[in-house]
Amino acid sequence: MSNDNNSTEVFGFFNEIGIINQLSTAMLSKSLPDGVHPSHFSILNHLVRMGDGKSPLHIASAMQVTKNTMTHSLKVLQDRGYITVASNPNDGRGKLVYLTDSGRLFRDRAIVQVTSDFDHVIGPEQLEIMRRIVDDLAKLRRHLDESR
Amino acid sequence: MSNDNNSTEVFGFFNEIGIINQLSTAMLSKSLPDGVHPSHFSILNHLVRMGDGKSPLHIASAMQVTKNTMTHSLKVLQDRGYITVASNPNDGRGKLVYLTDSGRLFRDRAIVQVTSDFDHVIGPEQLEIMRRIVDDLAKLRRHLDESR
DNA sequence: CTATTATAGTTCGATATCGAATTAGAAAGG
DNA sequence: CCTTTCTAATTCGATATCGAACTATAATAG
Repeated sequence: MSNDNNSTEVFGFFNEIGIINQLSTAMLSKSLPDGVHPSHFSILNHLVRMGDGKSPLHIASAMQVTKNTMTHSLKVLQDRGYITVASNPNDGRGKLVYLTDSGRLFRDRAIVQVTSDFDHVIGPEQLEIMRRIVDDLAKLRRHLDESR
Repeated sequence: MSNDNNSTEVFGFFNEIGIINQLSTAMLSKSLPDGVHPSHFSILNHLVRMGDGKSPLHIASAMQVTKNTMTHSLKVLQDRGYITVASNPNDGRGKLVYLTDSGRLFRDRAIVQVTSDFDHVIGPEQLEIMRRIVDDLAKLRRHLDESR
């Protein structure tokens, strides 16, 4: 059948994606302080960059995880004192997530540490590749996201 | 500092990678029969494509997971009757993994199912993108792998 | 208004994954 | 040989994640 070639290519492509994800996540995990999980760092980073006061569901959607996973992650971040979770005054069902000073501080320090570690691995040639293909990746990501 | 720009780019890049991985894994998971996990399917696929009779450690390295994870995954596949694990006659410490007929059959059927599902999402435009960037991805993957 | 439907979050049980410690066998050095 | 070091695999405890079921509130329809 004619799909054979395509499926091999598609599998191969997603395989590369998976391995790169694995390697980058492992790197990130090693350079994050205090055993903070990459996904938790990602949440803090999202709140700094996009602004806090977002709902758990909104964050879950941005991180591409389920809302029950987000409940768990937010509990961990709350226990560490990096965020606070308040009820949404305009919607009795909802909550709103805010960064604490400690959370911002942790994120800023982590960025420095991680950036320094990544600099030893990501050279000009790798940066070149990233710049060359990031737009294509984003386009692909949007398509996959929309046709879910 | 001048690294600020770079780190933002690097984070953004790995973020796209992570989301695409998440979406593709979720798709794969949904289209796999009998609740088989994508990582387990990936092992079967590897054994078919690269030939079986490989050691758990070899497979773990190819899949980019730890050997303890591989021990667990192989146990699951063994319980399902998709593989057999035998002692390596040339090395008392080692094991060798072989596909069963049932394992091959499952893999072949899964490929058909998954390919059919993916065809509804991956169009010519997406295939175009994949073909365009897969070599760059592979180059990047090799670099990350080597500088671990 | 009341009943139905939809949405936000949580809880529960299961599982994939990891890091660290352990066991067993191989390899190398004195 | 024997000791030390290395390697393959397993075990153990912890955690991130998921799907399904559940609770509570909001929105909508009749």
